[in-house]
Amino acid sequence: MVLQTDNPKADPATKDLLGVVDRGPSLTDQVYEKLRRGLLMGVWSPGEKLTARKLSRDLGVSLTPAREAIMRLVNEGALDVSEKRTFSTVDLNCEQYKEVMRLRGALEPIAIELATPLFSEEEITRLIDLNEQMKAMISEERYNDALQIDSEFHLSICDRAEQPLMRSIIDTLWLRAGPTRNRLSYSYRKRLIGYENHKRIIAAIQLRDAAAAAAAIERDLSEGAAVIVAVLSGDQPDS
Amino acid sequence: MVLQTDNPKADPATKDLLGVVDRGPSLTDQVYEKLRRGLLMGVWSPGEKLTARKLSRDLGVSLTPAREAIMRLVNEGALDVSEKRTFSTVDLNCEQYKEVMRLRGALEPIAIELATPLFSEEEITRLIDLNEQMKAMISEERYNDALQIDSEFHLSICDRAEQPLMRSIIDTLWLRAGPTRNRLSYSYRKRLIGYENHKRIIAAIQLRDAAAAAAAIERDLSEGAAVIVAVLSGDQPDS
DNA sequence: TATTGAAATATGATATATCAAATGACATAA
DNA sequence: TTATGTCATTTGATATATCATATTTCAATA
Repeated sequence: MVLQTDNPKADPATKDLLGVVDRGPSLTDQVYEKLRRGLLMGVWSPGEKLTARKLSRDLGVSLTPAREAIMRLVNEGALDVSEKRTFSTVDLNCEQYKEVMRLRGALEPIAIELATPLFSEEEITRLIDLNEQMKAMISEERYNDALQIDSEFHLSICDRAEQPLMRSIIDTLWLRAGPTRNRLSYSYRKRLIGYENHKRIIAAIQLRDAAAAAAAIERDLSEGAAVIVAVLSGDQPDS
Repeated sequence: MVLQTDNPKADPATKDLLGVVDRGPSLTDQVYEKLRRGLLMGVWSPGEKLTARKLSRDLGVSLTPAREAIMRLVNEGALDVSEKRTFSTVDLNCEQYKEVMRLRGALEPIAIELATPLFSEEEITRLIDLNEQMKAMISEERYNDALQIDSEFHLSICDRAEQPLMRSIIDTLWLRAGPTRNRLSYSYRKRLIGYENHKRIIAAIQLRDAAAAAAAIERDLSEGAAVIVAVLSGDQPDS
């Protein structure tokens, strides 16, 4: 949860000297963060059941923060609630996955267009590093790790656009598709499509060519989506 | 909250005969809905404080559902939480408002493109009706009512696109900007920009020209945003 | 063996209790 | 009058209690 900073008449001198008291994230926030990370990292497979009580026991908190965190994820569409009001991670069908990708395809190009003129050299170097790391993960057949790095690559670009609302929306898109993506990570096997597309993205950023960067990320997204959609629509068995 | 329907081996015959038992929305859902409607209708002015306890007293429920509903809105960015953890409705500054409009500008054209081939004649007639109602409200100087109708016009177009995820994102965009929009409704005074643009949108839909519809809605959005942004950036006093 | 059904258990939804932090009221001192 | 300190009240965060539903277990029965 993002707290707004306020305080009208704070003395800047005192503030500098003593620093600021921070009350730290609430238990709900902490549970939420852990759940979120777990969803992105594939701790739960798509469709797996979750109970607030077990979560609260596992994390050593009471029902309330566990439940609140779960509800928050439900609200973002990262968790499902059944007719009987039980919770589970989402398992996107082909249509739903395509919708997520359509939205990413609408938003990430805008983000990268805004971000392109703002990147520092260090940040560009970091993008290159990330991409090489991803290549390495793929060659080691650590596909889930490769996906993590892919998400870091994309999200750090979105960060640079400095559009907090857009960023939070893109976050929820990743979160929603996370478990499904992870389940299908085998389908990325030996594919370096992402790697080549990322190189194009980086090249465009280096030339400060925002339109080219937007086009490159669109290609990356549509080609990446095509792989997943092929699996989802074909209903192929896992690996 | 959207419940997933499931149930593997239900007998369709019995189900048809007796109908289905529905458990109705939870108290949390009901409070959430009321809050949401209130925000869109300008019950609270931007920046106004809210307490979970007062809300629970007012609505005759316990703290838990009131609090959960508030947290849900906070999560969607429709309510703020201060450093001191008190709740208030959002009051967008110019930059934030522009970000909302940038996102609407990215998403609503996509929605209308998808929707254009799907509209029935009745639905188009309804759009025309809504637009005329809006005109009437403006001429009666009922600007807040006009804004309500404007939102109904846009959201019913988005509905037709049948992209539930996109629709929910667009919803949160409206919700976030709602109080600010309502506060500035005076700035729409005697302006019929929206009315004319809506007519262009409708005409494009009637011709089943998706691209033209998208262009028309983009124009509607950018011109509408310009009015608000002029007020917000000029920091002009109310009315 | 397959089905049923009752009791035990688990679960989500909601209410209530508790506590520390924030706020407000008010009296007193400067 | 204005600033300051004290105390009562309010508030959000969290824990716990309660209740109606679901789910599971398992023995009795067909």
